[in-house]
Amino acid sequence: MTASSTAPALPFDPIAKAAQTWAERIGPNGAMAAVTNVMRVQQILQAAVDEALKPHGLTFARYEALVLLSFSRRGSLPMRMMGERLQLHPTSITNIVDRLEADGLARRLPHPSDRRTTLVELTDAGRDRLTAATGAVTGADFGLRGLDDAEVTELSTLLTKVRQAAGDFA
Amino acid sequence: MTASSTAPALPFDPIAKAAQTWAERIGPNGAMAAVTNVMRVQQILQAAVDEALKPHGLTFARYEALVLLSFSRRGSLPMRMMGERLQLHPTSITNIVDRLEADGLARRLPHPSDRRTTLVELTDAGRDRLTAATGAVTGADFGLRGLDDAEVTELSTLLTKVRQAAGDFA
DNA sequence: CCAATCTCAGGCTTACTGAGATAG
DNA sequence: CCTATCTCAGTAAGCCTGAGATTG
Repeated sequence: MTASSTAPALPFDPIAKAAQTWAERIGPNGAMAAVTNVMRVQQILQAAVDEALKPHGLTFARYEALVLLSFSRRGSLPMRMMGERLQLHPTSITNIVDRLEADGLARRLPHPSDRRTTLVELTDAGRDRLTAATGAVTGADFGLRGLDDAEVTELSTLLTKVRQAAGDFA
Repeated sequence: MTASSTAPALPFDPIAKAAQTWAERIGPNGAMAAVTNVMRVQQILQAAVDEALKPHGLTFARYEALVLLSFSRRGSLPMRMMGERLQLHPTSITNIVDRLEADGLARRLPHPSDRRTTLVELTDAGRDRLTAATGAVTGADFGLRGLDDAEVTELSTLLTKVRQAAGDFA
């Protein structure tokens, strides 16, 4: 399901090399290297997290959904709100909830007042699964190694700036 | 083809909020927030770059392939090497080259000495297309806004550390 | 005989569009 | 009558596995 590696690790950094050639021929452009770095690191992290979650029968998207549900005050959320928080298309939420429900980790409930709305709630099995999966994923540092705590914070700060500039949130 | 938005922008940062709740209930874990940030920023950048490339009939993956070919000394590369450099599965390379060839941007050539190997070479049309696409994508800063030059460099430095720790290159 | 390179067939996952049902 | 919420069907893309052909 995820990128993951195929190549046996190059003896040099292909992104740095491309950036160097780019600078020589086209002109300095750090954005190119930064964007490629983001793309590649995303692949690496996705593969690492999916690997840690695989024994628990979850993907990162479904894991995020479980976390979100467990964080809600009432233990349930409208599907629409899940889409907003997870930045996913409504039909993707339908798909994710379908699978969680099929695995017995969540269940759909009718909204008490708005009958258009469907609430999603964690089951006990979902809570247990989440606990186990969280252990696996934090045990693997979410695939994020090579950075100390300060650097991890710095990384989040920089990426949050990018998201804000892109209008991801107000 | 790409994530792109559905939600109308939240009034707060959902990743920061999740990180805060996580810290309260489970314990501090900056890695979770950093990983989620990488995932989301990758979506944003992918959407921005694909948008800039769409008028030129290219995806980011195909654009990267064109750049790689244009950077090669002889103007051609074996498909196997393209896979190594772009970190892609061999069948994905086949697919990308199929499309580039169908659009007349690249062509397959027999390797002069090793007949198992297929070389890929840019056509003149491919070179022109690449020039135009590069203008579009750099004109959009590769979708990377909100960071100054020093921050862009810092971002690449941090992500390169992650890649190296993950064994992406030696 | 074994390894390397590429291709093809098939399947899986994801995300989107558009349409429809139900409800406010 | 119009909007909101969710679901379903169909489409398209990407990547993967496994098998096969050709060559070294």
